[in-house]
Amino acid sequence: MLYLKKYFTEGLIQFTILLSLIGVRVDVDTYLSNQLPPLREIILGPSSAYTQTQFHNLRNTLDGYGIHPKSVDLDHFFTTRRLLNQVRQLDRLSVPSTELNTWLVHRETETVVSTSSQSSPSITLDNGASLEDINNIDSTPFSCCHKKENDIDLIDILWRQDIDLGAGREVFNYSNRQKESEEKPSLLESKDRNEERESLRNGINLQGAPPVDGETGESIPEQVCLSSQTSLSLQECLRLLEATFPFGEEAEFPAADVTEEISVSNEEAPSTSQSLPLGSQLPGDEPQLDLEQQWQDIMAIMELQAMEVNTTDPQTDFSSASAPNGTTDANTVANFGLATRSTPINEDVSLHQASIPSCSQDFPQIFNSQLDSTSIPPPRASMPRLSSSNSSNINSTFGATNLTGIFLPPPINGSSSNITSTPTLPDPFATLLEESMLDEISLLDLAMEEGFSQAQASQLEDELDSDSGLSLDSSHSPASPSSSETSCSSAASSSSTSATFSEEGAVGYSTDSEVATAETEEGAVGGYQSEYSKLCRMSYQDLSQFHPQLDSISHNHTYNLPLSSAFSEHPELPLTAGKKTIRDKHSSKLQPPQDLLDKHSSRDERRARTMKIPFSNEKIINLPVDEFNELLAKHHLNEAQLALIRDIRRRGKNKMAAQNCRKRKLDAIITLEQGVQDLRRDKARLLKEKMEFLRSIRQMKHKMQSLYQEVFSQLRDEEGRPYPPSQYSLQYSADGSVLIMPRSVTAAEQNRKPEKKQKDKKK
DNA sequence: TGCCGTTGTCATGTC
DNA sequence: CGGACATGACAACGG
Repeated sequence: MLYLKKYFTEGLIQFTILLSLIGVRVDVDTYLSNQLPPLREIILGPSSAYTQTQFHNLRNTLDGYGIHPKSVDLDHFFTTRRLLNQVRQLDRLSVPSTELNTWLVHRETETVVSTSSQSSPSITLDNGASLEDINNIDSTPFSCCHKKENDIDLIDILWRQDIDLGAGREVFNYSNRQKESEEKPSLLESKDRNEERESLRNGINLQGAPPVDGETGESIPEQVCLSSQTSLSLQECLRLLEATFPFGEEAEFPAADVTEEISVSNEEAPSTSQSLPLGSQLPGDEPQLDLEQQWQDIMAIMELQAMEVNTTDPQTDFSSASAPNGTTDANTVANFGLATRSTPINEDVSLHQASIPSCSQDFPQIFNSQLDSTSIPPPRASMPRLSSSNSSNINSTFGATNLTGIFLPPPINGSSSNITSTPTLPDPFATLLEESMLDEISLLDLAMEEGFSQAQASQLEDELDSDSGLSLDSSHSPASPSSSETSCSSAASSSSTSATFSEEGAVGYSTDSEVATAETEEGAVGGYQSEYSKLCRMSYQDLSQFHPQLDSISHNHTYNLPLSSAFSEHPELPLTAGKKTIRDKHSSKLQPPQDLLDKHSSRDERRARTMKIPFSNEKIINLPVDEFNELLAKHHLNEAQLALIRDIRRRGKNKMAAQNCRKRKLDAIITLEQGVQDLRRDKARLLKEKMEFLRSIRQMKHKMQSLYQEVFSQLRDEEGRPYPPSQYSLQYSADGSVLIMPRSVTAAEQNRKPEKKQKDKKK
């Protein structure tokens, strides 16, 4: 039956899609709103009452049959779950959807080379050739993606994803998919085609399974689903890239941007050679600018990533989704798109150590592996550069500053081609910047080590779950028509078993054996109740019109309790519900065994029926204590019945309380998650601003350096001879004056307190 | 078969 | 003091 149901469902969906493809519009919703329970159940699976989305307040907002019970709260619920998973990844940086797009750029350059080169001159300029080379070198499964078979498979994946609303995740899981194909090869395609596709997949290690980086062993996000539908997305990616790097200078070096983020993200892959094409792409006279640009890019990417956390779309999630099964170690860092790019890119380039030496210094953890595996010189040499750049205090905000230390680190050769042996005065600004830089680095490092892929993978899973929500638990749906009929025709077995339950049920605590017995005898009841209460919930508002007492339920507690008992008391309910009530009352032993799966639904209701409690569990649970006592007084109940009723009330209330408690927890987590996202966004913005400041400072420093050289070269002593730069330096005083001082004095000042020996000329 | 998420339940504390 | 509620903990169950 389950098989048949799934077959029917998928067949219907396929048929609908086919009809829509040939121009015949099929409005499934119309059919679904026609209140044809069997069809509805078949198509939609068990109602949301059977799913685990029973957030009471949501359910109560449903407006009868007109609205599909899953349409609202399921979305909300899965959104909630997605957010919850994001919260669970709070300590990680989210995978930037942008980065996936960037990866797409790489891939598209192969598949849609013309498009790439045309739509993105900025990228092609610097990146086009290298990307080609990189892709040629690329040994990862991605390179296979451009094969024709992969396209077919990719289309097939998308097709099946569209078809099988419930198989979204499995589509991207090779093993699952394989299993699925083995289990029901005849559902969607012929076995031959299945085998063919399988062979294709095996041969190319394609996207069905999360590909693994051959070098690092890291999981590689699948891009398949995206690439097939994103030939258009290339331009969007480029726009995103451009938006990510809004600085004019950076816009000239998109390749550097990409490479930088790659190199960072790939830190954990020691086997990959660290190299960057920066050296050839960037002006050699401004290596520091490269560094800042690159870090700006990183920051910008992070920011954008943070910005897009809230707006993660399924597409984005697909990329992360491929990150399989959460390798939780630092290697997961490389699981997001960037990392996958990094491998090929870094293979033929040599990392920039000349351009971002301080980076290596400041981010020892980040580039640790890189430094170990490459011939990067000791980063110490470049460290002073950063500090000196940071210390470019032209406004003499911090008092007199040694301009030599700032602008002329190597006074020996008298040129600005710095070597870093010159000790520089400890500059407060420099210290601040260094510290902040280190903080940023640590944050980056943390983000890198925490890894993104897991979060996104879980996100994707949730997204796909939302897609598959229609078929949730369909495998054991108790709502099959046949079972319904069977239960309808069954006799009141509960009465026959009432003696068995009269004692234990009164106590309210049932042993497993008792439960098992109950299920054996009454499982059909419970199995059907699930379906039944679902329908009750669907028509809850309507019922309230007939039974005002039900309103108190929504007033008191928003959580939805099974209303089947309430129905059982009111046979005048709508036809469907009435039939269900009758069936419910006349539960049968003849129920199919699969209905026993629902044994946990409303045990108390079964007990109440067994004990012949004359009113519904809803009343028992939700009536105010006064009315509840009145109700008890009205009926003459024995001790067992009273005990059971009290237990039912206690358990019911506690059940609602537990639901509310969990929901509150969830809400709290979501709230915290929002706060974290806001903070992340702020952090990204601040980091970006900081990088802008750093860049600005460096630019000013360069200007000052040039000015310094110009001024120094024009200085002459009394005899008209130029001052040797190795012996003299300019000093910037607090009053804005510039002094030329012997270096010995300057060095002494650095060690002691500055004692302002104004020696020579003032300028 | 073990893991994990969900749900119901109990015990306990608080209001 | 009893009832309602909140919550941690546990077990059962299903995927």
